[in-house]
Amino acid sequence: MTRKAEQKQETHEAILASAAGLLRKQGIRASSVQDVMKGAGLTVGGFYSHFDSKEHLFAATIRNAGRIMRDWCSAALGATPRERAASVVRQYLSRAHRDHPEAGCILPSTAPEVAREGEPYREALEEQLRGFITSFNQILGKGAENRETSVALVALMYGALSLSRAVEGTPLSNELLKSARAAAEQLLEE
Amino acid sequence: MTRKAEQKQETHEAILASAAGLLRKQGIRASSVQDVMKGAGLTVGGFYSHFDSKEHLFAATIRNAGRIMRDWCSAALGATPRERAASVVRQYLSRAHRDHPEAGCILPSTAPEVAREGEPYREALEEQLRGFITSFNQILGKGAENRETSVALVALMYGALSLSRAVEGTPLSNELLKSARAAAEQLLEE
DNA sequence: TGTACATCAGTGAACGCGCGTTCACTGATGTAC
DNA sequence: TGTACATCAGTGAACGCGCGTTCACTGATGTAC
Repeated sequence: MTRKAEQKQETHEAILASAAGLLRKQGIRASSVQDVMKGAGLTVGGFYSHFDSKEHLFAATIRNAGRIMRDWCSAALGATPRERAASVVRQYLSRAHRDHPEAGCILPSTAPEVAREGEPYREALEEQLRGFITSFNQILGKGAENRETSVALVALMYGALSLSRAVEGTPLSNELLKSARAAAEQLLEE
Repeated sequence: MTRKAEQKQETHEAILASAAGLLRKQGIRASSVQDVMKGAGLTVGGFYSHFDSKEHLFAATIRNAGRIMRDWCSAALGATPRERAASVVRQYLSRAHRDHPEAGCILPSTAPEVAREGEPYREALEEQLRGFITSFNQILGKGAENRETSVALVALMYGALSLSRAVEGTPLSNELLKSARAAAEQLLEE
């Protein structure tokens, strides 16, 4: 690969990285192509030699986004499966995750828009959600009962974090995280 | 009140009703003033003699939106508190609710945008979320333990429904509802 | 009751703005001889 | 190795479009005498 081509690929990845941060912070619609390019240290015009459209960019960004949750799951510490699962839950439902969306799960920023806009992103998002559930479930071990618990816990984590962000700054925000952590532990008990 | 003033108030309520439906289906940003007015059988120009701005309209719409969830809670049927709570959960996590956002809870469409845009709507949404939690908690009866369960169940319901809508059309969509219903019953057991 | 004027809810066209996208251009990098 | 040309990643200005908002206007409703 020539140096020119290498630099282009670096730029390509810088655009994806910028889009990944903006997506998590603001969602798709509120993230303009201009902002994405500015975040990569570039101007708008060059965008279309990297991606066919904004839609293609964010579909690719969603497809790349699962790594964070998979890493959280595979790096979970604890003596038993239940403890490792509980530690993932605690990390997901932490104030740090609530306060730094740009470094966290894409679901909170992306799921609502995909629920409306539908087709262009649905498949990509479903794959990420599936992957997250599977990663989490691998900690608990196979079995229909465990699978059900994993699905519900992902929904609970996502729900509590999203609501917690919506009412950030009020006492309810911390209460949501705390109550969801307690409920998760209850679900993991038996 | 003169007939003219009566008609104006009817129009005012028609605008709010149109906004309420659009808000639940599309959220704030994607609901244009033009669409809201069209939904009320009017043209754009008249809007500003009813509301100061789009922001004022949707703040008012959110403040009106809690009634649906309060009605669901107070109309819940069942022999015991747990059964009544379980019936609210089943209704919230039903396919009917998933498939008809315009007649359901505002949280799924509104919470994500409020998490980002912040101030203008946060207070109004927090009030609705608080009200929903309180209504649900009144079914279970007072007590710190119950309160914690109520908060977690609201987060779980919201989370599962939102994700279910995001992957609508895939098997995962129904699985989310079903697994969350099972987990909710487990949380209500003891 | 009838008439002449005032009010004002709603219309429709216009505005400035930010958006996604296009395109002629530039200058550094790469290639051919 | 040196020179002349080709390529192409990135620039910056422009486009058409939908948005929130404004405003002169209209005609039905309300008021005064």
